[in-house]
Amino acid sequence: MPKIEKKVKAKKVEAKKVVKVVKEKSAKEKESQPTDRSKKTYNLLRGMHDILPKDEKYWKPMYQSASDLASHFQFGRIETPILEETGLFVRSLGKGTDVVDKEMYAFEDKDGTKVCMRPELTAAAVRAYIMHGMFNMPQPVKMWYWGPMFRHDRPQAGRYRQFHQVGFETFGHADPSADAELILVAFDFYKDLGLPVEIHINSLGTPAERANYKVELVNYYRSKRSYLCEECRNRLVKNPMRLLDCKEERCQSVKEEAPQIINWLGTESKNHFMKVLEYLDELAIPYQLDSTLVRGLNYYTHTVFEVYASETEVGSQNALGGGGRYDLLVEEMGGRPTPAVGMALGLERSVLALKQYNEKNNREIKKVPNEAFVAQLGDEARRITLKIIDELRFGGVKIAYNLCKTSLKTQLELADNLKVPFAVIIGQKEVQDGTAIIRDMESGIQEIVDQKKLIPVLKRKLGKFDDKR
RNA sequence: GUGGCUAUAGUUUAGUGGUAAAACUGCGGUUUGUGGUACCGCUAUCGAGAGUUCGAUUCUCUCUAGCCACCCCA
Repeated sequence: MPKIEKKVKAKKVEAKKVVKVVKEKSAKEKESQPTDRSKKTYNLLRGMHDILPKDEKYWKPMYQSASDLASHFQFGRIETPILEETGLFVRSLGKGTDVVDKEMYAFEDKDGTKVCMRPELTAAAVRAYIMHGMFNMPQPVKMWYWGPMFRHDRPQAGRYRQFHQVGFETFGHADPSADAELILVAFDFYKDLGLPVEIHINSLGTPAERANYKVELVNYYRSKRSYLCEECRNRLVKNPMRLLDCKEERCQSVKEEAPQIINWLGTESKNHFMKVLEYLDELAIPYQLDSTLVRGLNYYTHTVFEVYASETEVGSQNALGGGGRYDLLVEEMGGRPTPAVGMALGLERSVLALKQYNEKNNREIKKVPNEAFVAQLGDEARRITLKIIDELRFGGVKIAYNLCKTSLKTQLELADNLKVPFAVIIGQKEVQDGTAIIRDMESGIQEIVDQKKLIPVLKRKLGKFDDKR
């Protein structure tokens, strides 16, 4: 018995060797034959993602809602280039912010110009406002945008290197009503999508007020230095406002008693903030005062806010969007002093939150149902079918079809899967007679109609009126 | 940018030191003009590269990517 085993083993080994030799050969052949590169598949760059047709049901309503809101609240669409001069963002967002220091897709183009793929759009909107002399237009000037932004951050769920934002900016409107208007637009956007959200809001006052507060904050934290976590000791020097964001348990008690910026605002700033809140009360928008809300871009003054999904958590990336007032930025960028407010919403995160919310609540986004399936048999029929499909579009009947399939059986199966109420069948015979069969998918009753009468008959069966009447 | 976890068909998941199994999906078929079934077939260089080994998808290392936390933000 052992002999046999040995033999078998030996044979196996031999066989393996042969295989190996063959493999090696083919490997060498591969190297010498570059034709093999046709087999190479490509992957996405890190942090990049495709938005696939299956998610169209999320993206389309978002765009719909955004553009409806824009036209109702009188925002005009602006589209700016993805590539801008690097300096534009460095100057507007501010050195020392993570976005500028670490996350920009910045490089030199062929003639040595320092360019950068936009990490956000407010700066570009400000640039456009100044460049095109929009301060000579009737104020306020209200603009909205929709498109990809780029930040070279470490990817995570809900955090991509190319992501999409929809945003709204109002220039030349200093009144708190402008702040409230933008928060309302953000709120309505999610209302349209059916996602409950709440607003976190705070005021940063003027730079002077903030500076005073910072001094106070640092003084306070210095006195408690020994209780702080390591991270916070760093923040104390680098970015004191972030101290209030610490999640470390040992810092919580220190945080609770920390001075709040609201108390350091002047009466004017305070009034502005109070009025914004009054608007929100009036609009019945749920909000939370959040004295720790700071936001990472340097240009903000007065009102800042963020939007959170109320009942879902998108990992730690749960801020769906945010914005605030930036009264000094236009002047800083070389324009006339112009008050302004802006807001941007993250679309990938919104989709993520919406998916989670719908799953949790057994909700589904329904597509517009198809009203008929057009099935064809044979070349002749297929040719006519494409024409009929086109006519049905003008007739306003939502149809499904598959010219790829030849058997009627398969096509009816598809129609069945789509739960279409009617099938229109066109075969060789119907082509000759100039007719078509309408099949009621539920009862199986079929009716032969003239091709010319197809649209009105179908519409009547669907309970629609014919436009031509 | 820092730390941790993970990586098998289009998707979700089995599994083993001797080149892999299932479900769903997709495509094709069960005689060519009629559907919800049923049955059959096809579809994986087991993330990439290197090492250990007679032999690795399985062990080790590196890389890459995804996820989680931090950081930051959308």
